[in-house]
Amino acid sequence: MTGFTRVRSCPPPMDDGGAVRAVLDRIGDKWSLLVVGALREGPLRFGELEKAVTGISQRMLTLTLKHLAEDGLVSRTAYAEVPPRVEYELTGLGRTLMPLVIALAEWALEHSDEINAHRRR
Amino acid sequence: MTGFTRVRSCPPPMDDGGAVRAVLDRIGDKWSLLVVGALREGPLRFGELEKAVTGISQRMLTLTLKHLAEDGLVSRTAYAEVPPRVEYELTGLGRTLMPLVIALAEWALEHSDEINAHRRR
DNA sequence: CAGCATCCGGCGGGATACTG
DNA sequence: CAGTATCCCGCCGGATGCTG
Repeated sequence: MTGFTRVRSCPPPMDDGGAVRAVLDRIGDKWSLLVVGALREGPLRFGELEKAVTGISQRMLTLTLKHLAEDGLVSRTAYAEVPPRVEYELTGLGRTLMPLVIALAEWALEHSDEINAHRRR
Repeated sequence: MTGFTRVRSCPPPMDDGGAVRAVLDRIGDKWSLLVVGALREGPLRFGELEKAVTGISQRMLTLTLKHLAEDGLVSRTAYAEVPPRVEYELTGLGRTLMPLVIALAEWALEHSDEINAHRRR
């Protein structure tokens, strides 16, 4: 028998610790990163977000914003006016995520052609 | 009345172009990034991946690998042996994604406490 | 060992209508 | 304008069993 059992790499390759999993379950959904990306230049109102994030439904925008607010990534500010006005803005924590969103967007743009070419076959 | 209508930012905040959307639909699913992360140190066999990516079902591992292979992010190599052996490895394209996966994992580890604290309320 | 086939429950998420 | 409520379909994805 060979003397080694598992030499190739460290047994727990990443472990993920659950932390990565937990975060991916959050921001890895269909809309969260798009909404965060839409808020990169400053606060937006509900209706503006609806237009900024193409294709999102009202329901999903509401839920996504609620989740992001619960996680402390965005803040919600309601102004007592008529008609009512509500603005959403990235928190400090949310802003730390921006470089990753930017990087992901750039990667997507840079390699989407290559991916599509592969998928064609 | 105020003279301005929409000064705040450029009308198409991100546009996403669909490219970002397309990529997120791909690698933004529940398992893809975990599988890619598991392959960061070299090729792994099917069974090794199953253990490396905690919680993934056989079905989902199969499907995820198929998708990643279709997109050209991982390569599949079957050795004509008995018992059969199949190894999965990141392609060049797949490796360009690694820095982002690493960054995401680090962000998750670094801020998971803060997020959980927020969610508690 | 690697992996497809099948069944099926849960929920992600769209459409629509209604409220403050 | 900024949501909430409800209905409902699709498919994600887990469990189990079978093949090369």
